[in-house]
Amino acid sequence: MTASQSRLLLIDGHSMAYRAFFALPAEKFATDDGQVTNAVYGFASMLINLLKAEKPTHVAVAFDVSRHSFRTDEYAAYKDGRGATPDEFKSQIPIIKQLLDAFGIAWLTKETFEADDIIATLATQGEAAGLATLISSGDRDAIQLVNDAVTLLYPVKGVTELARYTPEAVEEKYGVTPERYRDLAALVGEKADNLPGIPGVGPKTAAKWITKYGSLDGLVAKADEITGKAGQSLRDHLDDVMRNHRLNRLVTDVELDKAVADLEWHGWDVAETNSLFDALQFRALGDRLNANLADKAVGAAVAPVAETAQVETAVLVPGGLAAWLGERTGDVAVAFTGTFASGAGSFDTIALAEGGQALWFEPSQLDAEDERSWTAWLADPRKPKLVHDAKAFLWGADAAGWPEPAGLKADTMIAAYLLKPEQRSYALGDLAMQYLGRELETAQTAADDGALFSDAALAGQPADDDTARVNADCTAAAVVAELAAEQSKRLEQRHQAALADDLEFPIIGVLARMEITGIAADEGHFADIESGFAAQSKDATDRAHEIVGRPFNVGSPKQLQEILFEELKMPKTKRTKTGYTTNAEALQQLLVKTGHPLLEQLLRFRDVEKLKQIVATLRATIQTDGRIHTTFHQTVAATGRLSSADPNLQNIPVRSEAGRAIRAGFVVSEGFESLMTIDYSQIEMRIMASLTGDEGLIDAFIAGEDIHSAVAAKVFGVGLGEVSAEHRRKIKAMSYGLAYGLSTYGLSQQLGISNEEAQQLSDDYFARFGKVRDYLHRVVEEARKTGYTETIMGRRRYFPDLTSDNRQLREIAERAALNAPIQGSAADIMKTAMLGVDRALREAKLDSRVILQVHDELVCEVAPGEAERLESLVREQMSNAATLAVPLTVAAGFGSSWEDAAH
DNA sequence: GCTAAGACGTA
DNA sequence: CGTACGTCTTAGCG
Repeated sequence: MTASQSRLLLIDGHSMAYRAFFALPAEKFATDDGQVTNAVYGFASMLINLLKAEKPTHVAVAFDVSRHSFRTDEYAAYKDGRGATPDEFKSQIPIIKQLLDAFGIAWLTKETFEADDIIATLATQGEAAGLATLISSGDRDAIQLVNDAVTLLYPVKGVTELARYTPEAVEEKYGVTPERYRDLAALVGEKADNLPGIPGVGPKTAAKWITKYGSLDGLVAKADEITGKAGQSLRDHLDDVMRNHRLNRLVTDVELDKAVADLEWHGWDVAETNSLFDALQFRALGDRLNANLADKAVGAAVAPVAETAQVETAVLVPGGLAAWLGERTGDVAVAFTGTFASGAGSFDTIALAEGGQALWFEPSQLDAEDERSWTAWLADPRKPKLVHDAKAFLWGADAAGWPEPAGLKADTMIAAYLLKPEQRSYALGDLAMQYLGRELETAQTAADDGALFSDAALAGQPADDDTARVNADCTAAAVVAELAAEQSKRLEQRHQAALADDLEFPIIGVLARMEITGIAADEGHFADIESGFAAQSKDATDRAHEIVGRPFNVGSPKQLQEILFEELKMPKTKRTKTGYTTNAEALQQLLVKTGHPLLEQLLRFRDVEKLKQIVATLRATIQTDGRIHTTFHQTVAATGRLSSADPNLQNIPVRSEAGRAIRAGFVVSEGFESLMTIDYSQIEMRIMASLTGDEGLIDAFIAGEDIHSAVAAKVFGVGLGEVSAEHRRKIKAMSYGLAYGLSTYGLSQQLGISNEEAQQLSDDYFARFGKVRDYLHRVVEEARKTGYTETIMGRRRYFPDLTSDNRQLREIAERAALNAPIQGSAADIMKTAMLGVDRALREAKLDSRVILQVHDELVCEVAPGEAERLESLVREQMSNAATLAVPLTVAAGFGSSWEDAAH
């Protein structure tokens, strides 16, 4: 393109989206969760077309704020008679605004003005600045803005077929110049705006008059001269005409917070756009964007559309590793393949990439010299490494007998989690597409591509699978490098660099060691209690069959429903999607109501069967080393917590006697003297007290009082010694419920009290602890404005549903939003503590080690003679992991099993 | 062999 | 109509 004139594109967002809404079938455009997207799709489609075809240098989209405007103030019936705007449409406007943000396009609104006025103002400013202006609007009022420098694109059909209204085109269609179009519209009226014109006067007559008398003013001056029925009608409706004329004038001097210079369009954000299209389940649009506007992509290091990374690949020549590593001046990206699980793994291939050079090798084939170079480089903290899923890499390194890798500078999987903690997949290929706009080749696709062009393919021979593998692995390494750079920028922008560099990245190694270590299991104990549970389960089953009079599957809720509600005609319980619930709470209530002996057996069966199943699963996961190695997932919980899987060791029973028998099977291993459990006391309540700044709560914590009794004393207005167990129970439930967004209804259900009583309790609570309510309310409102919540260490979680029109979705988001900073800050604190403990253990050269984390609790193996030092060291790290307005109290216990070590 | 639903364990 | 998870079984689909 030559150094041509700047071009300004102005779009009436509301009007174009509304056209799209009616042009596309809503049934065919909806996400799996029911969000209708037809207007968004149509709008985006139009936008891409315009950006591609018109190549604007400046772009803005204007929206109406509401139906209220200065025009409705003057003429209350303005735009009356339009049906209510459908909810399915309204809910799409915020999404369109998100889309514009992702596209890097400015959008504007202004109280009491309509989108058209904003456009008129910007068009006027653009004209003054010498820009060629295009207006895209489905509102005919915009015709008055057309001149030699301003062209209107008016939708003819749908939103992608637009008519170009130049001054000539307007004159041809309406018989008047654009400047006189307002005069014509005033005479004819505008149905859509509920502005009636002169009965019997259509565009033809109006145009004729205006041509004859030069303008509306000229016509009005000579109104008496007009003969015939139309003349009389004009005289009868002059007031209407003059009102129409006042109202259809677009304001050209609206005060806006953006000037034309601020509208310059720099391009669309690849990551934001991909992620939004992904959420909206638009597939083709992303491709169209990539295909048509690649030159305007922002955030991609190289041009998108499945372009192979620019990397020179090389297969390791024996003995060449030291030289290659020696030439590296920057961060080295490491990509690997193999199998990894439960704290162990083995590598098939490894690819390294830096500065456009990649090296590929099979670790099992390294010669002694290369192995030495490799392990020395790995263990060198001064050699920065970039990895995707570093924890698996650390498992593999451990299993390979390599020294522990050091200098892990970034993990692209973890970084992606920090940037978007609710995403389901952080697979490298997905991130490559999301952040770099690029398809990542797998060995298979690489082989397929190769098959098309390689000599082997031309010769009719199979493709070279090894070459494909090398290319795929090297490309992956190059992508890790690019991705890390892109993510680092984004984390920096969000002030999350410290969260990543000083917390999330370093904790990876701590978790890996916990997983690799595992926890010793007493298989004999598990076997014993499993058979005990099995016997009880069988007994409960037999008795249940006996009571019913025939065998049935006690474990089938479906069969249970038939027996309870149809055969035995018991009162119906709460509805589920497919019938009525048979959960423990409902069965318990039925038992109270009917006293039926079957219910006791069902409850007993459920209880004991669950325990049996837990023990059976645990037994099956004991490895040959006699230990259970869980996996801590670092990218699963949106709040920042860890989760545990295969097996989950964060939900081992503790509340019932029988359940605790399971904990007794997790035991101290040989070479250690005991297990220590150590946990934070009421950490979430303390965080709430600190974040809210409520003096009453803070003082109670500082005084070291039993917090629930102290709160109860204040709420019920009694002395600390006079708090009954019942008082305390209610307050404890309420306090914990607060952090989850518990409603008064929920509170009443949980406490088994009336709604009124729950309401009273809530009122009394907030009368004394009002700052808590203020805080929770503030968190949600702030999140609605910014779109996200933040923990004390700057961890973010986004809540797009806070502005949803769907009440249920919105309220779910509100509860999650008020909980996120509390649960997330607790997670931050625990992670900080774990990191501190890890460092302190190393510095103190203790042999004791942390082996489990259960959100607010750590389980450690105590080396002989280290109990005291270990306890004080861990206490120190845990209580100083954050500085709050209240102390972080911890409690510890020792024993030969997890159960014994409880305190 | 997969998925959804229901149930239930933890913080 | 209470946040955050993982995992089991049953039942239905192919």
